[in-house]
Amino acid sequence: MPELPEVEVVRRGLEQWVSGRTITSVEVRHARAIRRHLAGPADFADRLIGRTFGPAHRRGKYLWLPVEDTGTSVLGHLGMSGQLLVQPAGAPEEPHLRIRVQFTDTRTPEAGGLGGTELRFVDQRTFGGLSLHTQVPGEPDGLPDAIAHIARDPLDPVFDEDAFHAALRRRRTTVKRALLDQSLISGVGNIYADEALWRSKLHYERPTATVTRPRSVELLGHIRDVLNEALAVGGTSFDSLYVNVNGESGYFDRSLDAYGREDEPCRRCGTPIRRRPWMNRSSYYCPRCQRPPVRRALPRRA
DNA sequence: ACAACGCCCTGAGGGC
DNA sequence: TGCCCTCAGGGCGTTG
Repeated sequence: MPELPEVEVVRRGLEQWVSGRTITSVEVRHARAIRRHLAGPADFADRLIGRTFGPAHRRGKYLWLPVEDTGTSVLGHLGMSGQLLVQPAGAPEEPHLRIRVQFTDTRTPEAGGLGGTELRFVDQRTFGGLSLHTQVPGEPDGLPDAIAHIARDPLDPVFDEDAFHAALRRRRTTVKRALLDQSLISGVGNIYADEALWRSKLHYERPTATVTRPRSVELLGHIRDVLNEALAVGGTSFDSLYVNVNGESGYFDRSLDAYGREDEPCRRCGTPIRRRPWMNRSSYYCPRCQRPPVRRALPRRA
């Protein structure tokens, strides 16, 4: 569920509440939560204790914190249901608490400090996790090598629009598959893909090879718009699973035009929105505004 | 090399 | 009431 806007909200929370703090203890409660850290839980903790977190960064749905003076970064992914929460150390444990990180600072929030709070990774479905990786040399932000293959996201100032269009045309696939391919464009998931396609009046099964340059420019514009609008209201929450570091939900679900609106009228033309099974999930679209691609007739055999 | 599929996982909700 | 089935779906390893 967390896509780029939701992850960015969490990144900002980490920047405010976790960056600059020095770690005293790391408790891994569920091994699956650090499965991408191949050296295991003890190694993960050993490498962090006594170290200090740098600024929080994000690419697509991944976020990371450089660990100062180590050439490594802690990488995080929320998966379907992951949460990074900053909680008072004495707060009751969440049912799906997976990792707990405590810090040295003792100055309380009332005294203008951050002391007395800890970082918790909570994850019901365990698709997410934390791990520690070597930084890619020459990358200024400490990009973890494990995500060097992840494309820049459309809100990144360095995102290459020309390269995106060229890659889209080169692919032999359909447009929604391409939007969800994080090596082509990152940060877009099922919700915002459906929203951007609805705004672009594009059917999810349109072959990428038929998307013209003006259409891909328009699509990219709608992707940026919908991501920015969601970010401005704190992201989308369908249930209580997605929250910021303070446990609060966003409000963008009230603004969705397609996703989750099966049988409700299209906000452009009134036609009931349809839901179709698609790659073990769902695609929501307006059957009138988003016409399916016309299949070219096969050449008639003699 | 590229495209597509299967699997990982748990809780909510529906049907009977 | 309780059980079983389906659904939610991001990313990666495997298969085609």
